[in-house]
Amino acid sequence: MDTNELTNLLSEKFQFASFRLGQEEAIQETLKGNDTLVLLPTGSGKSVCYQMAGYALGGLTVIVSPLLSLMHDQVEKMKQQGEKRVVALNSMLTYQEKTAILKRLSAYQFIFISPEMLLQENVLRKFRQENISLFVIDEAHCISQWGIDFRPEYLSLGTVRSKLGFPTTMALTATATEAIQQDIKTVLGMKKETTSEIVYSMDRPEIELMTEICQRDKDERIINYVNYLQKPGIIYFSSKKMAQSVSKMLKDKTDLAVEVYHADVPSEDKVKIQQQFLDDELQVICATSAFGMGVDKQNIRFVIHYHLPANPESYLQEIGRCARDGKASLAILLYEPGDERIPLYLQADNFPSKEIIHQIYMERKIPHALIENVQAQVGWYYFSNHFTLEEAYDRVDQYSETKQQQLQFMLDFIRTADCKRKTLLAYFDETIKSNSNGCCSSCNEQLIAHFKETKMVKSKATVNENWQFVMKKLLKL
DNA sequence: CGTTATAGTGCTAGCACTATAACGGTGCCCTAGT
Repeated sequence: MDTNELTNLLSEKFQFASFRLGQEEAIQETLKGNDTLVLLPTGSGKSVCYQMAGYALGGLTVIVSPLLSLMHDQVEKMKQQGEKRVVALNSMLTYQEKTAILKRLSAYQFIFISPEMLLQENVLRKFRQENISLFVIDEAHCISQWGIDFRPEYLSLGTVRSKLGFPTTMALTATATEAIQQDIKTVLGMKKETTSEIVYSMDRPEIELMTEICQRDKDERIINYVNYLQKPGIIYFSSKKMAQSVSKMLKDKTDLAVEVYHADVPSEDKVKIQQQFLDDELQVICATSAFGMGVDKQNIRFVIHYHLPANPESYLQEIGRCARDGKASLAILLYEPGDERIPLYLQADNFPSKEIIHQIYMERKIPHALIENVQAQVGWYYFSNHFTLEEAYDRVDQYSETKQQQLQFMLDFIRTADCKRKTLLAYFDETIKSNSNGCCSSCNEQLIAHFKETKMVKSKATVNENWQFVMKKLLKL
């Protein structure tokens, strides 16, 4: 299909006049029958890539998606665009609905599915009977990020692909280092000769980066920031408890509409809160990493990290949720010495010790006492995939070393006087020129001055007093 | 690992101190099949 035909199809299906960076290239590679690994920055229209490729190819497109809510949103969006032959196949359906869909897979052009569902034997059998034109892995970094210790089914997608007869595959993500790209290709069994990589800069120049070292004054700073900055915004936490308590504090001490979002929030509330946020009824969300994947909101103006993210990938994903409309937005990372404890702990928590691995290899099964243990599952994965004991040990060492380096990178990133953007992108093997204005808190010490809320925000007297003091300090007045 | 919450100790019988325990993230899927 030539550029004209594709562009016509784009305007017919999406009412867009032209492609954005990288999209057409990704589609063309797919049409040639190549597998593609598509790396485009957050918010750059990755779903257009696979949907357009699906339309251009015709036949059945299967999209592996990590979250029920994400599938739901994509299906709704496609239905709004007039697509009738689209469905999400997951546990939200009744048994009857599920079997009805499985009986008539070919009635659909786009099927969204979780890796867990796709791996079920009766489900996979049905798909094997179909001719799959395009196999899509959305948010493909999940393979690397979640695969081993959280959602192991992600690691079996390569097996699935081979059982499906190696359909043309498109894997998309916004954040992947060279190593993670390799990991994705290896897990999916994408061969060098037939795989194209569409890699564009992961930079989001409209997001200005700021880091701050705090001394027991985060709450005060947060209050001042949320009052001062243009909204809406997201505040990320590494603990549910802190998300909860800061949310409460903000409700008490500001006049803003604030809600909390984490894994323990009942799912009806999650849906409601996310919708309210999308509809601009909430100004601030206090969230853990549970919030955000697939949240495609144009006007998010800031992302504050109350705690430090465990790795640059998560950081880039999370800050990438702002500024989708292309307008200047601010990412603030607050750090207090000692904050690295939480990621350190969490990292240690779900990876097996050598003792556990040894025990599994000796007993050739998961010891009964460890049957519920995540760490033991990881050990079992090594054993059942025929890793030698030494290889399993190596993996564990490698894993913990990587985690260590990622955390160390974040600490260096916070402290460096060098350009933050340059530093962050260097981690993703990118070289950029720093931009002295509106780039980061190293390049411009008065960064925050651009972001003042233009409307007067009513705030309580105590807040104002503190705020003037902190602002003077920040702006070195 | 280090902070915070709770329980326990001891003379100041209600408060100050110390010892111990708990906490710290992400989500699919599961009833019924040829």
